[in-house]
Amino acid sequence: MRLSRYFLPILKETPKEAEIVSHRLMLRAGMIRQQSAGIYAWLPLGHRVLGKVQKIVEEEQNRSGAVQLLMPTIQSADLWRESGRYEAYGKEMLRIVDRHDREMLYGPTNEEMITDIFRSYVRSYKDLPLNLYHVQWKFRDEVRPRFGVMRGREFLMKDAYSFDLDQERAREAYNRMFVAYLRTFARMGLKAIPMKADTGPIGGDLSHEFIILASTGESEVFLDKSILDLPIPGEDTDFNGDLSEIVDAWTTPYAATDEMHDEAAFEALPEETKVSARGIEVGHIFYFGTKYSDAMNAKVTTAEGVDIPVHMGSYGIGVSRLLGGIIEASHDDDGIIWPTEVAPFHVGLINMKPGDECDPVCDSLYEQLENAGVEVLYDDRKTSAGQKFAGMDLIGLPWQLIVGPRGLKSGEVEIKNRKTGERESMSPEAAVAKLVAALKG
RNA sequence: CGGGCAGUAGCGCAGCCUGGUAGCGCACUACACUGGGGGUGUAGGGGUCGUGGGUUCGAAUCCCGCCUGCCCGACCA
Repeated sequence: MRLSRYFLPILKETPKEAEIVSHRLMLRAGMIRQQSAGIYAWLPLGHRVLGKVQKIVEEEQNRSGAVQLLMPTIQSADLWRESGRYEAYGKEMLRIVDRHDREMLYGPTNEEMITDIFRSYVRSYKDLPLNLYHVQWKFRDEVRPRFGVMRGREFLMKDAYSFDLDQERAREAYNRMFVAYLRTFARMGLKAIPMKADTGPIGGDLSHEFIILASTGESEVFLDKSILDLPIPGEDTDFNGDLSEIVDAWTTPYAATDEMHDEAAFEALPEETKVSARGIEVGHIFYFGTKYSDAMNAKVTTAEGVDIPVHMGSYGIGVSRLLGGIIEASHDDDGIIWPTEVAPFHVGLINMKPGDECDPVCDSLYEQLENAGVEVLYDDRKTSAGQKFAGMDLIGLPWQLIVGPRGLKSGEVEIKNRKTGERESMSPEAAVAKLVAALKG
C-alpha cells in the first residue's frame, strides 16, 4: 500500500480526552475516531488490526472444534422474557421499539438466542458435544465508557457457547476453550494468565478470567510468577484428547484478581515468587450448567430415552478490547510496537527522497516483498524525513526499510527493527532476504 | 448514578472577570529552499464562538434552561 494513496490521519498532538496510553496512541496513529461516548469508527489502520485479531481468534476457535455462525445484533425482547433477563438486565441494555411498537433490544450478549437456536434443532445426545460461536458487535450502555476501546459501549466480541450432556462433559468442553484461549492470546504476543473468577450462585471452579498484565489495568492481580513461564500448548494439541493435564498445570500456581484474592494463600508463597500487579481482562470462560436450558426448555434425549436439559458454558473474548490491551502491553515513548501477527503491515518502506534515484529501488523492494507475501506500507510522500520516521515509529510496524540517497551511494539500504531499535545497512537483495526470513521463516 | 470540569477553525488553546462584531500554535493550500528524526521562509484559506431563550443600542463575554463530552468514585468485558 502506498501511503500517498492510503487514508492514515496521523495526529501530532494528543487529543485531550485520551487518558491512557492505548487510547492516545490509537487516536494519534489514526486507528479510531470517536463518534459518540464509547462508540468508535474504525479507520483503515485500526480496521486492519481488528481483522487480524479476529482472524486469530477464529482460527483457534475452529482448531478447538467450535463451529462459527453469526447471530444478529438486534434481538426480540420476548426471547429475553423467557429467561427472565429482560426485567433483570438494567439500563445497560439498549431497548428499542420498532415501527410496529414491538420491543427489541441491541444485544449485550447472546445466551438466549443461541439457546433458542439450539433447542429448535437439537434433540439427541448423539448431536453432542456442540460448541457454537460467533464474532459480533454488542452494545452495553455503560454509565461511564472510558479508556477508548478498552471500555466502549459498542464492542466486538467473540462468544462461544457449549452444549453437553452432563457436567463432566461440560468440563471437557470448558477445557477445550481454556486451551484454545492460551493459544489465542499467545499468538498475539500476549501473556494472558487464567485467573479463578467468581462463579456466582452456580459454584464450582469452572470460571476463569484471562488477564494480561499492564500497569494501566483495571484490576489488581496477584500471582505466583512461575505461571508466567508455563509452556503454551502447541498447534499439534489434540483437542479430542484429555486436556486436563494442561489445565491443571495452568491452574495450580496461585493467580487471582482482587475479587477472588486469598491473602493467606498468597502470603504463604515464597517471597521471590510473589507478584502483585495490575491486569486487563481480555477473556472470560464460564460454565453455567442448566440455567438457560431449564428456563428455555432446551433438552436432549439421553441414550436411556430420558429428556434432560443440556449443560452449557459460555466463553467470551473481547476482540476490540484486545487492541487496547495489546498496545498497553507493547509500546514505548515513540508509539506502538505491534507484535508481527497482528501488525497492520509488516514492513514500513521509507523513501527518503521521492522523485529521485530512490524511486526505482523502492519500487523494486516493494514488489519483491509483496510477491513474497510480506505486507508493505510504502511511505512515498514528499515530506521531511523526520515526519516519516516519527510516523512509522508511531504506527509501530515491526520493521522499517529505509532507502535514502546517502545509503544508495554505497549501494545499501537500511533495516530497522521497531522493537529493539537496531539498524543495519545492507544491499537491497540482502534486505529482502532478511525481511522475508524474519517474517515468513 | 453521586461528585467535579469543559464546549471558541481539523487538533491543542487564549479571549469571558471589566459587553463594542474573534485570535495564537500546529495542521491545511500555493510557491521556493530543503529532505538521515515531526525543517525554513513568503503568501493564503478556513469559525452558526455547543444549543434555545433572556438582558442590552450591541452578547463568545452577563442571566436561565437544555444538549454533548471529559475526569474521580460506584459499576462493568
